[in-house]
Amino acid sequence: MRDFSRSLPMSLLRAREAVMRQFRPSLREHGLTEQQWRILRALAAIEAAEVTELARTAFLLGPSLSRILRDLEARNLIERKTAKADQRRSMVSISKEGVKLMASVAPTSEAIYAEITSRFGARKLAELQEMLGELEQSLAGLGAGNEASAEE
Amino acid sequence: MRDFSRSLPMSLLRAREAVMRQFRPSLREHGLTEQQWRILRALAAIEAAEVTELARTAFLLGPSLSRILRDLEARNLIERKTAKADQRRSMVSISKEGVKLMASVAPTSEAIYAEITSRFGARKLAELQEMLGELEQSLAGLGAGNEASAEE
DNA sequence: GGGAGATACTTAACATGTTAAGTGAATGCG
DNA sequence: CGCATTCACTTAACATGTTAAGTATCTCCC
Repeated sequence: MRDFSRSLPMSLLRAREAVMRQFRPSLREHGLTEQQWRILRALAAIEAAEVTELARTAFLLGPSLSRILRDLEARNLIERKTAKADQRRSMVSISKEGVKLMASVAPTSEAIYAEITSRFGARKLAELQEMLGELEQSLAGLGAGNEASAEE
Repeated sequence: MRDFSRSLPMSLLRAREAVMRQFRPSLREHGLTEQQWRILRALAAIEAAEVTELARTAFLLGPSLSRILRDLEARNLIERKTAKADQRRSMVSISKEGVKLMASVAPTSEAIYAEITSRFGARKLAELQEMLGELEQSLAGLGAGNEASAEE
């Protein structure tokens, strides 16, 4: 079996960790986790979103998102109100405080991203992201849902 | 600010998830998590390893590894004995049962890896891994340890 | 219009990620 | 030697990942 430290999953894991290691300290100073930051960024780009939509955008599973939204709401960084037309759905939006917090984190975050881009090279970065997208595409619909095949 | 869904961390996260989604069901059938599998694979390649060394190889943090080793030991998939020369260190090795379990998982795992390679293309896969390695290298020693700079 | 099934979300339970603190053993140096 | 420091690992505490189950609401079709 292939040396597992050279496997694709490990390569991806190490690369992502190398990147996130740059951001975590700054986020931490502002009392935010990586996932909370993802949610705020996702919300900042839109007026409001349903929870399911937000989960897709921020790439979080429902249960994780539920917990995080509960906490962010308690910290008054987001707001929530149930949709009129469908009582099951709730519309989530970023609060003024949330916007303010984002504004205080964004400069450092941008600077870090710029540094990474500079070190790795903008062109290579674009290439890498292109390949990552293709990888994702090439695996789409493989083991995704319960494709009609086996038990159940 | 850049559309965060197109940011490098998100690209890496989505790509890795697309890959891991393929493996998890099979591992799950054998009662293994991704991390437990990493540890077994790392141990299978060597005689024995210290915990710290294993953490580096399997790319796990100490606390996670401590817990997982405790559980794997309880399931008799690994063995542990303290080093004679240094009572602080413990040598970890895979057990016979562990080897047997690996043998039962490996074929499916190999098949999945082959399918991924085939779908994405072996050459592109090699290129991708090359780029991921370069990314990691270009960020090495940036925000890594407490580089002599700030507080403390 | 009413009940079975689908939907949107939440809770629960367990495993890991992450940082800080704790514990016992080794080391170095005065 | 003695003891402060370092080292290897473990525990603790809290946040998220992951799957299964639960709850309320809505839809659709008879």
